[in-house]
Amino acid sequence: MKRTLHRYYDLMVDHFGPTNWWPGDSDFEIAVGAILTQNTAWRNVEKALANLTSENLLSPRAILDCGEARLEMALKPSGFFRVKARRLTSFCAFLVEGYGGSMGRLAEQPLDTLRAELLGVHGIGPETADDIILYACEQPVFVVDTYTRRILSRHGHVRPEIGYEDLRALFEKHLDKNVALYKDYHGQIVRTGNTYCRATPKCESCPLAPTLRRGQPILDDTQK
DNA sequence: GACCAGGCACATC
DNA sequence: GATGTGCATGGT
Repeated sequence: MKRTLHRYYDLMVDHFGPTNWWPGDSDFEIAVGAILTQNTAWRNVEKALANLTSENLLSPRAILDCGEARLEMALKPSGFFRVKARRLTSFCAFLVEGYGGSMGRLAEQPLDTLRAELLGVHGIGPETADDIILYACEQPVFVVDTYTRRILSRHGHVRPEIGYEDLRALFEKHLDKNVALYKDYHGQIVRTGNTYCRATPKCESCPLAPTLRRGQPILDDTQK
């Protein structure tokens, strides 16, 4: 498995080059994006982030002060805007109350504390927490998402129902505990997923196709 | 017009 | 503990 995970990474890097993932002008913006992208295409998140920027709402205090209706309007293009307004507000309240609104102070927490604290915030589950920890706080957790599970299960390495923590443990067991590597590996998976491994796969030109055994079936998501 | 997108909380069994 | 459902916009 260790060899497999390294091979996958090399193939993706050869194909895409370095990803410089995650986009965002500040750690706070990264955290906001992590919440907004829940089950949502990134291009829709970008519209909502642009609204927040133009309305001067990219700070925890501004979000807490702006009023529910105005926040919901700004988030509208990213979908689930009522839920996301609540979740974003919860995160901002947590940040202001616990850390004076400072992402830098949040990032100073030891990894285990940081993760437990984030998971205690309404609307922050394991993937969102790990996005924030890795990309905004720069601490080493491997981020698992739909594409991670889909790629490994389609290639026959894990069952499609494998749990989040089991999949995270698998990567963390076999890769060096390195923030830059974790960041780029997840970025490569997102690129690969977005381009080739969506609900209906496009394996012909996928950089990971060479790892498939000849004749190995790739199931689409309706055939589990 | 159906299907899909980088989840999560909550209800129910 | 496992499984099902609501949340909503915008692109293909």
